[in-house]
Amino acid sequence: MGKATINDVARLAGVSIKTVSRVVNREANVRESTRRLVDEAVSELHYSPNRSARKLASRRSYQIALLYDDPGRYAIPSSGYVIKLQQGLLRACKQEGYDLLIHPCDYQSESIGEEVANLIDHSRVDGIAIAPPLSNVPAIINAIQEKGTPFVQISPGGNLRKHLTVITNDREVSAEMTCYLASLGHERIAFIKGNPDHKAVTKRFLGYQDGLEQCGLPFRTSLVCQGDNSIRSGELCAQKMLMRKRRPTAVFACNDDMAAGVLRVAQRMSLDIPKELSVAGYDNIPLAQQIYPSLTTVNQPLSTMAERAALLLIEGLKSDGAGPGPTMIKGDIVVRESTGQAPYWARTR
Amino acid sequence: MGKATINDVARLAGVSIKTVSRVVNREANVRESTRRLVDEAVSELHYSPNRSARKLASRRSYQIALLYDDPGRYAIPSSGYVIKLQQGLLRACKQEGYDLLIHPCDYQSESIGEEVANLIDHSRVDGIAIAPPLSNVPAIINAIQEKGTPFVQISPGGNLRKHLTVITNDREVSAEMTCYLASLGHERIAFIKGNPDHKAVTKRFLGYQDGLEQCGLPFRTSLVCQGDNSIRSGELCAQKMLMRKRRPTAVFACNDDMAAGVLRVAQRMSLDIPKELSVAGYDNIPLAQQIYPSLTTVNQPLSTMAERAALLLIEGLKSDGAGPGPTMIKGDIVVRESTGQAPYWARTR
DNA sequence: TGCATCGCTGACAGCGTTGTCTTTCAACGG
DNA sequence: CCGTTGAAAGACAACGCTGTCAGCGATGCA
Repeated sequence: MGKATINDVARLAGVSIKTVSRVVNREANVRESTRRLVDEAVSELHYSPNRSARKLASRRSYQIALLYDDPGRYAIPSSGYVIKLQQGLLRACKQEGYDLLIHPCDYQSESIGEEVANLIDHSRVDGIAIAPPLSNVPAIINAIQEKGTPFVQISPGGNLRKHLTVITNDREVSAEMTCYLASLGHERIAFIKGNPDHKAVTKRFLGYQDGLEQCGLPFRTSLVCQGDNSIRSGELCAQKMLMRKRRPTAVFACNDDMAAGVLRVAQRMSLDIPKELSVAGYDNIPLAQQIYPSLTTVNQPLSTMAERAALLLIEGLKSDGAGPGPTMIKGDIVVRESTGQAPYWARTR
Repeated sequence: MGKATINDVARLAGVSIKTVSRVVNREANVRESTRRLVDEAVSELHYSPNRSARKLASRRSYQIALLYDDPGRYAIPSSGYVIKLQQGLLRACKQEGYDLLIHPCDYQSESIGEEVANLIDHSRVDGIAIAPPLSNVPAIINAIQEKGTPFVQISPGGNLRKHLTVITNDREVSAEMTCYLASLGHERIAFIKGNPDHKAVTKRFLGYQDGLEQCGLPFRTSLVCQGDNSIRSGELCAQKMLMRKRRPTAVFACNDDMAAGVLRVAQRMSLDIPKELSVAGYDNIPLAQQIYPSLTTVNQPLSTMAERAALLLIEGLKSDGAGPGPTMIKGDIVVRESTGQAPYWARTR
């Protein structure tokens, strides 16, 4: 039961173990008839190669690691994020016959470089996928490069050097969302910026500005507020902005947690959403449809990105080539209950 | 560079590789002086045994699998659950030098037994930790037992045979929560039952009954509603129960999602929480403190349970003994904003 | 016709450990 | 002083696979 070895298969098929190995690994130069013979023996014996032996012989681990910021450190984890990440990677790993080692770590830790180096030494992973906000941490990138381990960055905000990279069109979609709000008649559209450490998030601000310009609305610094990605900071920004005499009629927060914060404040102020205030977020975390009213937001194709990242990584492992440039996976707007027509009294055109 | 092998260590220490192996594996019958010699060589070379070679030679995989219900299948994943689970297991694995393979799967799938069997054959894990609601699925348990793979059940609801098991005191804590509500003056305390498939959850209903009895309140079937663990079902139950002329003044839902559903309905009905209605949940998922008002609930020590489960499993792997009986990890009540004194008009004593 | 080439296959030596068996050696009782 | 014992250490063969290279017949080209 599952203990069949390559020898058993070879014996049954009447070929050498090397030929079995070739068939199993889909190598070239095997006659079609031989291949079939071996395939039959394989399925008859329910043969599946022993990973450890394969690893030992090939000096590869057939494992990739996923490095992500440990959501457990937060009181309020946006854990849907991690799940999606894992799902995407698992899909790719399953397809390619790799194992996934999950490795949560603290992105603010002093010793993170060392930690990563240990991971590489100890687990001997073939490659590493790095999820934001870790994909921007120099200590990590340096540690990995020093070890010479291949890696892929998921949605790194900054300079995309020549590494394997998977990105989204955050800037474009942010512009789109801004225009969508404008198209509902909103003229005073506020924006809540995110944690500057999370580079991916800074692009969204640029997109917001693009959007205003595209729709012919003026950019006003008074409508921009600096948050830090937390619900709490969303609340603080909302308090500041909604207290004003001429308050915005729409708020675009650059993540869903902060948008949820805005919603809470609005509810406490008894503002009707979306009649008196429209709120949009970004990321489409589970919370976005759990809260009331459900949140208009941008769906991050995170799971797809993660899957693609793993595939790129594994592909690169095989071919050892330079790999393609950044791969783009597109996000899209999800309209829910929290956005609607701007109130008539706030419209000038 | 982490590429030092046992041979290098042996050469440096001036002993045979077998002796190095003995020291590294903490086997008996090694002279203290020799041990020190080897230990020095090990740390000088930064030696860490090659997992694959070890696995191959010892015919063990030093891997355990975590089987859990894939939250990605749901539109609204309670993903904090999975994260906590993983954290606990990772902690244990790290400590014991094991790898963790995560394996989400669909607990309603027809072929789940087969899937598990494949996992075992393919990955050759040493042991399996099964998280609810999977820990009750007979097809899974049978498949694993057939393969003879050791396993541990996390919080299985049903009959605890002689397997390794980690449980909580759900029933006791549910009684406690019920009494807590009673102590606030509530006399009509409703209960929303969960998905009958999730056995762990059925105990909570028993606890609710215990609690009523302990506090001298009558049990009324009219105050019990059958949900299915989803937010939606919480909403449906709430609608049913809050429409009545003599509505309950407190609702105890046996998970947080359903409690969140109750909250939503109450908000739409403009009921003041907690002044007019108290709501309590169970599990302390992240959502519980994200929503407004934040939810009084029961903290499931899930992460601790998972950690303990892994330790039991690995311990059992070594000693190959029968293992201890069910291990109990206790939960506790977390009081937040959603519960308060019963309204005076609803009190008879 | 001769010789290089190509497609396909097998023999065999590792990969870095652990298990088993054997050897060594000091301690001890008779 | 010898034989017995048991602790300590080593030799060596697995474990199940892949990499390398050699072999073989068929084909292409001069």
